[in-house]
Amino acid sequence: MMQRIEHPWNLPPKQAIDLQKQLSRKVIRKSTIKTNAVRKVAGIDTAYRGGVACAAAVVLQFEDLETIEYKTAARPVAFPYVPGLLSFREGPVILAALNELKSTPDLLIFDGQGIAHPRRLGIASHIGLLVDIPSIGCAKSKLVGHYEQPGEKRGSFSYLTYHDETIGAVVRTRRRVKPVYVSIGHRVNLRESIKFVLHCCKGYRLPETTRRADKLSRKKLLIH
DNA sequence: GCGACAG
DNA sequence: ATCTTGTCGC
Repeated sequence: MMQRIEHPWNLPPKQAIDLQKQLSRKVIRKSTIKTNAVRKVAGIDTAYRGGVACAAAVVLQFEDLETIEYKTAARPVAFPYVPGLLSFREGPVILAALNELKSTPDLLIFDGQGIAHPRRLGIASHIGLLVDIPSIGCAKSKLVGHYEQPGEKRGSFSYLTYHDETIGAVVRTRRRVKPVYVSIGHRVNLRESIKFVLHCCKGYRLPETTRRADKLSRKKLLIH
């Protein structure tokens, strides 16, 4: 997949912020796709360990969420975690992983914010803009904004507001489960973003035990 | 000055 | 995000 826009990454915070302000003006908040036209959706996330960042990009068939392919990439960590500048930390390694993909996704879903960001350029908007592919931000926690707790039923949601503007939605993907923070990334409106996220969470189940709990229970079995 | 603060 | 002990809930 080819990048439409390129720019330096290892910038001082002040310059990174200026760049975000410039790039955010190019983000398209309207939907340029038809739900029926989305055949391949990619999920992107990054992990860290010992000074190395590892990004994974998994392409799924939108219809049944069957895996088509996945690629990973690793890079030395070259930027600290600074709230609001996450894309400068994960951008390079994520782009490396995306470049390894043989297929081109119709939609990208990121673990982070889209325009629900101080300068309206969260990681989903930033990367979506650079590769010019419709993208959605789907975060586990809030960066900015205010909201009312959404209903408990799956699919219920409330709007995330910031400076008298709707910047995203707090969506219940499943009962009894913490809601996710959905926001426009690039070339997709909020309405569609919520629909896509709910579709992709269909049938999802939290692991019965976390790895930690699993280890503990195993240890107890050995003791007993 | 104080609180908030994606991953 | 990662590390990591104990604790609460189903």
